[in-house]
Amino acid sequence: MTIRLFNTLTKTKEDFTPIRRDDVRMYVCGPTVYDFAHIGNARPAIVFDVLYRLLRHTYGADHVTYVRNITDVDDKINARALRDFPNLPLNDAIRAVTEKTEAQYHADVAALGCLPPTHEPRATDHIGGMIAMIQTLLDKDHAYVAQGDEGREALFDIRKMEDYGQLSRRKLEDQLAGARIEAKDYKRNPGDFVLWKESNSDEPGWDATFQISDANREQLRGNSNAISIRGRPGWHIECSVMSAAYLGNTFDIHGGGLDLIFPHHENEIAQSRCAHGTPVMANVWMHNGFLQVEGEKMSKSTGNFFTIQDLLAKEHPEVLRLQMLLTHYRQPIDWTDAGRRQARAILNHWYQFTDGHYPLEMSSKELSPVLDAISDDLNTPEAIGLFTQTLSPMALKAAARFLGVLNSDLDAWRRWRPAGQAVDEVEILSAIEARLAARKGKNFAESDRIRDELLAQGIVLKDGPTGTTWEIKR
RNA sequence: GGCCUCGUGGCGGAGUGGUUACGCAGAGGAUUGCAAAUCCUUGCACCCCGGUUCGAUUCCGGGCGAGGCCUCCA
Repeated sequence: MTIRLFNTLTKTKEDFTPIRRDDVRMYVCGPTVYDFAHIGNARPAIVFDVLYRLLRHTYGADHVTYVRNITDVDDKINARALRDFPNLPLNDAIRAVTEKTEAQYHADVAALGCLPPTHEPRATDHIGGMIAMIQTLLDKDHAYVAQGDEGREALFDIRKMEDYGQLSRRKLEDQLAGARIEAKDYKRNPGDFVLWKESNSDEPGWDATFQISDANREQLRGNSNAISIRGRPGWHIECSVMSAAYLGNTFDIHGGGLDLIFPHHENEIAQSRCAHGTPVMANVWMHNGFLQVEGEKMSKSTGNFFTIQDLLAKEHPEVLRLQMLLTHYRQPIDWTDAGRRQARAILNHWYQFTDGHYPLEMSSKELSPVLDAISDDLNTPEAIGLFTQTLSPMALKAAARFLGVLNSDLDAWRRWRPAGQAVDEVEILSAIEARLAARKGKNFAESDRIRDELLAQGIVLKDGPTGTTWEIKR
């Protein structure tokens, strides 16, 4: 079975061939931990988790390396730290923000059924590597130091790279025509981007000393080729450094959201290829589509902004995961309440259909169409379409679990309720018994009273052929 | 100005060169003290115009319409 993946670099679906079958390597841009993750952040986590599961199935669980970074150095984090912890020293305040946010992110994606990546490096643990890579770029004349508006900056010189713009397919002229980029006269080219930025005394910073060329020294009107800048890394350099640290200079798959194609991934490619002297950084570049809420762009101002926590407080995590997988990862997804109810209805059906059945092995013949669909550029909607049409209960259970849902049993599913809203099961069962006794004695006023009382607590009763069951009203 | 996506029944949402998922809502039935839930059955669609083809909703071209990105952003 061949895995086919849509490669943004070539804009085509390609057969996937790993560089090494015994070590398939994937890097996905992770969160910037300045605020709790919203539902849009969950999409790449879930999409690439499915890919991770597929790769592990295909090449063996021990032959896939998945790296997802944590960006814990960023100006938004600094701003948040100053706002939320004004009385702490800045570095402590930053740590307070990032540790709390990072812990919540891990809890969120774990709840959504995402396997932990092999490595989850933090940017602040790789500052030395970033300084070293910037030095390499300076040495190779792909970068220069300039006096910017708010201090000195090390900048990447995009015109020194022949095929800059390959991923996003944009030409330098187009960007100028768009006039979205404000030309700064200290930059050699308007599109040059920051590698290292000087911090002022009340901003976090790391000491770095760079060796610059004679020409660069003259441009700065300095008298030394060694220049010390206490500063912080630019946004793009961290992914170049961390991917190389764990996956090498060239690896198989690099993923992230559509919006990262430009400038983030374009600039990652520029940095990594120029620093390492390689023709490619990653062979396959994959990008998930955007998420909208009720047809509109999610934004805090319009009130349609949901964190993963907001949704988990009301809905079973498997419903949220299935809702995400019901749309192909490259399509835009409209996150709606109607969609959530649909996902819940489907999952409810699966739980009933598969109740009491053991899952098949994924290698069984009946499941090969499902694996084929998932292998075809992660076509989860098609795979799910097969579930209800063709699969036996055992096969459906296996396939759904492969996608990360249907992990509990019917009983637990029915009784699930959000954390912190646990119910006293003994009390409910005795109430049900009392009601049954009342019904037996044709005392319907009493039996209905008990039912209404439970309903007021959010407990719905169902009289089935095998007795009365209860579940949480949702 | 540049790049890209989409247009399917009342609604949401898959998929396909010929027989068209699934969910909700609707209709009928089973069950039921009533209700809820569940199960069974069922009606309803492929934006417009050309082209390719024996045949297109599906491929190609054009049109119209909707949306996204190009700035921090998953």
